[in-house]
Amino acid sequence: MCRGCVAIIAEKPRSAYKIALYLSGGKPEKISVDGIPVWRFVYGGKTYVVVPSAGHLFSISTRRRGFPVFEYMWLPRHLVEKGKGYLRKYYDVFSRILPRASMYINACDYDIEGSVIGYMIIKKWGDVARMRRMKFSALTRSDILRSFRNLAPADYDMINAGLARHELDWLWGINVSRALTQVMRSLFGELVRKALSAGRVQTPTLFEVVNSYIARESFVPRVFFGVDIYVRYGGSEYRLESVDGVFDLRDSAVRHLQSVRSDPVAVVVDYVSRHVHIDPPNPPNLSDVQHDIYRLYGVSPSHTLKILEDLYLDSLISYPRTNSQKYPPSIDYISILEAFRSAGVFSSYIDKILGKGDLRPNNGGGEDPAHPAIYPTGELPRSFRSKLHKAIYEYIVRRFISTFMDPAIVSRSVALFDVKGRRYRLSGSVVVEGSWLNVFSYYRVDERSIPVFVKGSRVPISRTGIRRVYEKPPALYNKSSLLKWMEKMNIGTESTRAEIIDILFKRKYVEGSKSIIPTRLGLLVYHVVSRRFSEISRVELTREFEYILDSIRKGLRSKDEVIRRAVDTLRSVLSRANDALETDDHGMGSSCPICGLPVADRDLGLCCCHSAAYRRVYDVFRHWERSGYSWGEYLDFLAKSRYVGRFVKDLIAAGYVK
DNA sequence: GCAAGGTC
Repeated sequence: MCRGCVAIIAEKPRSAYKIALYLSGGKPEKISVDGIPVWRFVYGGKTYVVVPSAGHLFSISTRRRGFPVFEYMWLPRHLVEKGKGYLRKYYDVFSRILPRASMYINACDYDIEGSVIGYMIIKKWGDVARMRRMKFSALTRSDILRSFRNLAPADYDMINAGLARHELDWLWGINVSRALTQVMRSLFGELVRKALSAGRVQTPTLFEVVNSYIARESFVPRVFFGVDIYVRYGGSEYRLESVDGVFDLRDSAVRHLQSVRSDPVAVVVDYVSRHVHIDPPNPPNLSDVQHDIYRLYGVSPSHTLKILEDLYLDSLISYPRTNSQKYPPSIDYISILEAFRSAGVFSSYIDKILGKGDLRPNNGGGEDPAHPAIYPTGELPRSFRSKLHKAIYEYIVRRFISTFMDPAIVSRSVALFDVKGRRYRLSGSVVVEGSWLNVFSYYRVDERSIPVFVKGSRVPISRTGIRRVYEKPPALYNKSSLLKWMEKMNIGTESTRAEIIDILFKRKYVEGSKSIIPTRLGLLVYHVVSRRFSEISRVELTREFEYILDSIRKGLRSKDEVIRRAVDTLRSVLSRANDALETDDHGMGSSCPICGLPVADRDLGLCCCHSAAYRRVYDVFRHWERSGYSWGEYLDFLAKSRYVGRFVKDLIAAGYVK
């Protein structure tokens, strides 16, 4: 079909089309092979064929069972991974076209994964000696043309960095998972029916969940004292907010209160009212959408991604797995806005946008080398697969339109008072010009108007009071905040984070529909990994990987040497686990008398959860004592406050704290 | 069956 042609390998069908479109000057010939769209065109007298993959077509696999396992090979994914049967067609198409080609251009995304995807395909059916690389940072006409006219030689440093990423993750993940499963079976046989797992990304994430759970459930709040001040003005009463914060000691709060009551007047020291501009939202990346949809509808990040994928495949929105918060002019946002206007969607707002001199989105800081921020294509939906599809699509349309709108204008007023040497504040906000707030209606300004106070005037205090203020317990994670933590730590990628959180649920390491709580199995895995395989529990393992891969990419280290060192480290970690299995001594010691988990604090004879709670109870009492509370009053509070963690309540019930 | 990373 294409003897002697030049084969261009694309990472996915959509980019294959764009590459063919731009290189052909707008008229590539579509030749479908087995239902997979392949594109042909002539350029400078030569025939080119653009063939799409669908991500990785090969993955690492082994025939060996047990651990340690250091022998592996790359095999077609449709043969070795469940649910990947659809990749066979892509595999077959390459097998028919590539052997006849005269040259091979890897035009996958320009990153280490893209280099691996193209390289493995060319290695299988082509000739790597005739392999070239297209280096583009965006799928735009100018970038595609430039990279095509300046074809780079084979990028072996990049390829080797990518191969090393796969191999390191596989070696660590498979070996520690297998070892962990065996150790857990030997310790807690009946609890471990299915295979367990551990990995560079999932295990530090599990540890973060467990650590935050321990912090929450061993929590005891410190107590502070707030003095409430209400003023009466123009027939209404207003509660002032303390600028100087709360009192550490009850005595100081009482003294302040007494002096206020002796002369109940608040003196206005300042009054400012000004217009504040609030910028519209930026173009959203994947996690912006995931967090907002979680906040608005309680939908999990992975479910949101599935729906975005549906909308993408239905041509309603752009590629969703992106980190970019920018709309480049190349996406032709004017035509998209015009499409919505003629369909009568927010027409009057779009009229105003298009009438502006400079039409600019409020771009954010997020960058992505391969894709722009998520936008609606301008194609109009006839129907939706579900109500949620509709809601998420509408969210993207509203966000898209609003990012081109003028800032909203809010009048913000703040009155500052002096009350016996302490500062108090009263503030209000009123929307003056709604602008984008009318379109992106998911965001609201808390409106409240306050009177105008004249500087120097004395306002009568109508009511006062003293109030205990308890320190807030640390929050447990939900799927959205855990995703945020992964982003902050920079572990996982845009497309895998939500999925990896789901793996923790699938393994039954964690549970909960809103807050994520570790299960007993999750806590036991936490203990065993801390004791035996702590290397893989640290976020820093990713940092080390990044550093190593970067030095491979720069040609400073060889892939083989890196893999050899990883194997050496693993060999010693795994042999210790193996020795323990043989002697049946895992060094777990005795069990916590309260919950049965392994003892973490030998002095107290308690697990990590209950020993943390025990120490916190006595530490925090010293704080309460300074405000004159007795041990009895403190215990009373511990028993009934909902701020107090359950590990503390366990200790009271078991008589450890009395 | 175990990872993490691409994408339908």
